[in-house]
Amino acid sequence: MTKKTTIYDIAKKLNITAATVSRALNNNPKISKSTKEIVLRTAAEMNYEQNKLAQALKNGKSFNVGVIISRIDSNFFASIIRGIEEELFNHGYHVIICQTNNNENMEAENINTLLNAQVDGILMSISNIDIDKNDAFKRILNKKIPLLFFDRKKSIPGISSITIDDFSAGYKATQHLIDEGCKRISHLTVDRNFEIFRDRFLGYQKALSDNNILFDESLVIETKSNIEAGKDAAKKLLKLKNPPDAIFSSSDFSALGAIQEIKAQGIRIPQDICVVGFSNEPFTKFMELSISSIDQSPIEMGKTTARVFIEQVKNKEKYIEQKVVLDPTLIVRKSSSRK
Amino acid sequence: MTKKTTIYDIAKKLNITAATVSRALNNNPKISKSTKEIVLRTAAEMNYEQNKLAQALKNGKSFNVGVIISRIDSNFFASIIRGIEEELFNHGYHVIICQTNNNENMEAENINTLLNAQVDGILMSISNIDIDKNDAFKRILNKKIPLLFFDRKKSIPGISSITIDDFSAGYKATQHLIDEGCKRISHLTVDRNFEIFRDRFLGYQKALSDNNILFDESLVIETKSNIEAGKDAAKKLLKLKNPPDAIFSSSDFSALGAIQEIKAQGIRIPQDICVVGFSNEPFTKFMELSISSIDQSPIEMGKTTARVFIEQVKNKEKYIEQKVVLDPTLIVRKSSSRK
DNA sequence: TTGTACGCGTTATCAT
DNA sequence: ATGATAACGCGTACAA
Repeated sequence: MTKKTTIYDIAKKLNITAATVSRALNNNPKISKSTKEIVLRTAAEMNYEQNKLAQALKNGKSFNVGVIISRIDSNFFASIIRGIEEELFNHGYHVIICQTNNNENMEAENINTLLNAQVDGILMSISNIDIDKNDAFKRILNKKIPLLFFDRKKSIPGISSITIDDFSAGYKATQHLIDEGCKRISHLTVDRNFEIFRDRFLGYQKALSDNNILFDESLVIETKSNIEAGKDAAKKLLKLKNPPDAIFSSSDFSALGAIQEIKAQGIRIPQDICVVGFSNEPFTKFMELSISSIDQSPIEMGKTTARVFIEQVKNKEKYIEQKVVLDPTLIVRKSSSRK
Repeated sequence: MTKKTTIYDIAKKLNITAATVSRALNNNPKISKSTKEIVLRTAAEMNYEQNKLAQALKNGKSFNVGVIISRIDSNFFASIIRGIEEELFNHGYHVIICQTNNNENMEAENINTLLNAQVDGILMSISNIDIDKNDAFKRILNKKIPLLFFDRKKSIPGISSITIDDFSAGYKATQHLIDEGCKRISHLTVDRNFEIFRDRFLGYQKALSDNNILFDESLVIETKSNIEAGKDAAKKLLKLKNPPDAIFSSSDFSALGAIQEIKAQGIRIPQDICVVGFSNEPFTKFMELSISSIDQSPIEMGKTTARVFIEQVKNKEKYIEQKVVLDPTLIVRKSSSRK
């Protein structure tokens, strides 16, 4: 193994000092054109390679950014990360990913290890509704490095977030179902302690009241975001004396489960029951009975998150909180088209 | 902002030297129990936080691992990364992800920036069939840090890889179609310069010949791995004088496109044409006409890749090349079940 | 068991 | 324009 060459080696070879070499390598103006040239040339000859670690230690800037999500193997989160990585790559940053599996302790641990690794910022979709009471969280604030929430945010003064308008999304989905003639609209929600799920629920409620439809608590079911939970929810709904004629689900996966159960019971979609999901996972489009859903433009969400981060590192002094709210798009497919 | 506390600060407070503090913090045996205790206690009191960057510079070990893939927003790659991250987390490593979009230059650039960032290893699915001729690639070898291929590998002596048995997968899929009574079996392949696609093709060929079915070049179509390409391929196939009665695709996405085109032309699946895809993407299971596919157990593949990496860093001297070959599983669904 | 002194590779602040 | 030196925060061989 050839020992790695440092700026010292190349300085020795040229009978100059390491400082000069460093200047040549960093486009420092205080250097003559000639020496700069020869330094760059011999650097190339000696296969010199920057040690970003040493730079990071010296400059207090690692050019690493931590991204924390619950899990990466869902199209929604994977797409966000795609957007983040693509955008940050252009600015020389690397993306470190961490998964919490929705576990609060994992989330705290991930924050701590990221901070110890001296990341320049943390972008996260929260797994803990009380994150602001968490010590690890406070460490981020203390360090004064940018912290950004995307998707699962918590509204905290001074902390920027990038989300879609979940209230509007819930409203749009519900209004659409009403427009299709549905009158008893169920809502499959997830933990409403998270703002995104509460907002979708509130949008749903508002659309109902705007259309003079009485809100019926028994039509709201809290589920996990998976197929089995969707089936269970549908079973409950179909047992009601007065079952729903539509389901708006905060998750594509529970929407799919509900659809499977409904069809298994011989009930027709969309004629008897219309269904709208959430997130526009690829399968919703591919199915023969394609599923209507809310598109959250995750790649754009990721890119935007990255851009806000870049802005914040550039204006470290005059940091301004940004609450970016992207527009959700209702995508109407067969599961809710009665025309 | 409270200035970050270093081992120096805590040494000063205790009237000892930084070296002793370091020893206390690193379970160094050369220290008394009593001083160790008090150091740890005051470290906690002063909110001391390890600077992994400084450690990394000193020890030549960053505890960061680079993972390079074409893109993260496919369930297959996302699941692999999930497996890698989960496994590596337990060993204190962070995962840096890089996407190439199948661009060779991006791949080389990613390698270079990862090396400059002093990662302890690189795990990658290659985007360049001539990667071994690449300078960036040679840099990895020179640095003597572990390099592992997963999925899209290239067989290079001394380099470990974790893949499924693609030949066997191609064979299994084809044999299954033959068992269902198909006689003219088409194959949608991707760039056969990549070993995985060539192996799947070879397995397909072998199954044909083992069953005394004549190989027909006109039934093999090279496509991209997306829906449109699948549609185009199906159009070509259906125009043949003697169209196929089965399609084995190296990609679930082109399989889906083919299915859409076939159905659009009023041809029945599986009665007229059976279809088998590859990768077991979630949508293949969810569709009403569920799609048979080959499962590559991506999470397991990721975990295995991580484990092999850990082994290699632990036995840096007696490094032994490992070629792990996981077993593919044929998952038979409606698109190829005629019973 | 503890302290001293130096090095990891780089950059920034002084001089010259 | 260039050189000398210190510093980033930590770990360790050597000496005490």
